[in-house]
Amino acid sequence: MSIRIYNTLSGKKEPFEPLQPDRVHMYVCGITAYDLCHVGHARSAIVFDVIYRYLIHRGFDVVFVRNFTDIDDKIIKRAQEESTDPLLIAERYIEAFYEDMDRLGVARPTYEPRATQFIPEMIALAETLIEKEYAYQVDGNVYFAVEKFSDYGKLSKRKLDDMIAGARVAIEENKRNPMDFALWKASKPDEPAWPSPWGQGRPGWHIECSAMSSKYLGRSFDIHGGGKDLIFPHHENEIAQSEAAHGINFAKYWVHNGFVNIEQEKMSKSLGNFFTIREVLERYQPEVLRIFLLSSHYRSPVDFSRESMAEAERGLERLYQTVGQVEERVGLVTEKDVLPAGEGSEFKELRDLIEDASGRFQEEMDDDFNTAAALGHLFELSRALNRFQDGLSGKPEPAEQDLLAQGVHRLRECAAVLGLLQQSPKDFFREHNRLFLAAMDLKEEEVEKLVAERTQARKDKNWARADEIRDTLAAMSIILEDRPDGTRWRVKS
RNA sequence: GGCGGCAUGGCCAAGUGGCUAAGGCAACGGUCUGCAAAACCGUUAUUCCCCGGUUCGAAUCCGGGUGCCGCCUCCA
Repeated sequence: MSIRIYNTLSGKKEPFEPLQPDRVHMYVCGITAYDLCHVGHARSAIVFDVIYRYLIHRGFDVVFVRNFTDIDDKIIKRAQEESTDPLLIAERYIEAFYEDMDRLGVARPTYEPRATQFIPEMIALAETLIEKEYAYQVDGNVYFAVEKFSDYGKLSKRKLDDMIAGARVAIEENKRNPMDFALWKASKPDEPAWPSPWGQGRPGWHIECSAMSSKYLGRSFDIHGGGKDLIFPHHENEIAQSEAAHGINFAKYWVHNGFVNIEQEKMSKSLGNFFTIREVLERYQPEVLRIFLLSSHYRSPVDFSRESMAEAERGLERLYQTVGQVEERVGLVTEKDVLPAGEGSEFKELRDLIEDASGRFQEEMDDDFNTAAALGHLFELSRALNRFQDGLSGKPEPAEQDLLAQGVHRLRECAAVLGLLQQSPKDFFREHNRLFLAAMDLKEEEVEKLVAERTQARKDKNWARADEIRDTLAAMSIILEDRPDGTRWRVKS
């Protein structure tokens, strides 16, 4: 069984065959650093983080490049508003991006180049395109002539004529064709500028990705990704520039993630209906956002809401609950990889399930990174582990302990590819409680005090008082669990 | 206007020609419990937006319709 990937270019799932066996070169468009990132950015980052992790998990040697756009109109605008330097604005938001990504557990790519570090390469690329007559210069601007590139529109599947007819943007006089796009822009007096053969100026948006990808990954590489909104014009233009300049196919597989919606509408800066990552992390743990986003297929839209996050959170709690129960019973889990032999149908049932778990997980992930289906198998394994524990009477046999330990080990191993179950259950629930108490403006000591009082009441067999306290706590969304070793409390999601 | 996508139980969500339509959340019943919670067991879609067609057989393919969304302007 091999990996299959949906390729935007062909509109189909295709078997994944990298250009070099065992090695994957992938490029994902990163952010324009002019503001804080929102959940939409988080989705893209997490989706490609999972793809990256999974390819490594499958044994590929992966070179992963994700860029920062650190010079562009929006950054300049922001700098002017704050009377500061555009590069400082970019620096600030790149820092913020790193903070957010680290909290979300998004692994660092192999290389994270910035556009301004590749000005000479971009100028060289523009020069090549002019030489090959794919581009022309007007008053210090360089434009790519889309008509010269016969494949223009092959990614977004549109025809040049249709686009011109439907164009909603004012036509720039300098351009020969309204769809032509800038490779190099002459700079205005107060803007950042670099010297070039066409005078002082700065690069256009699209050319940075062409320049940087070829630098790190070669002129032809395996996977190019980004949000669906980048298909046109950004990725279409990258293809045009790169293939026109180099004369060979640019990226082999084009992978695009769907949007995060708010009430069925795309979350975006311009609509103003966005939540920043840090806003969300004030209320929810990073893994909650991850499991929420990974519960749908990466290409489908996903609706972000309080309810859907709470639902995802309860699912994650369920998994942590299982891990916690097992670890309490059998201690910290071993990493032995041999499943124990044992008697009984229940033992065999669980053993088989554990044995198959990784394979099933892999089958789903191989099928265009179907994280939702893969998660389904993790829940099945979780339930099987709970069921097995329920069936135990008294102290488990060594083989049974070992089986449980192996089960949790396997569960966590798969979950790690999704960046889930990375905490100890204790820490997870502690943080969960902390966040919710903070949101409800409650103090942990108050809760502890009531719980202690109830424990005393229970000792005295004063059930009426005990239940009264439990009701009081329930009204504060605090749920109690009386266990052999004492009462625990947690906040209801 | 052009192009693309989506429609599956109360909600979320896998499934793209054929075993009993995954899984999660919610609800209800049971086991457990002082009572609960957690956990487990069971129940909740003879049916996949509607109408036709292809096929021995379709949620899955084709045609038409309805509804929603996205891109075509910066956007993950």
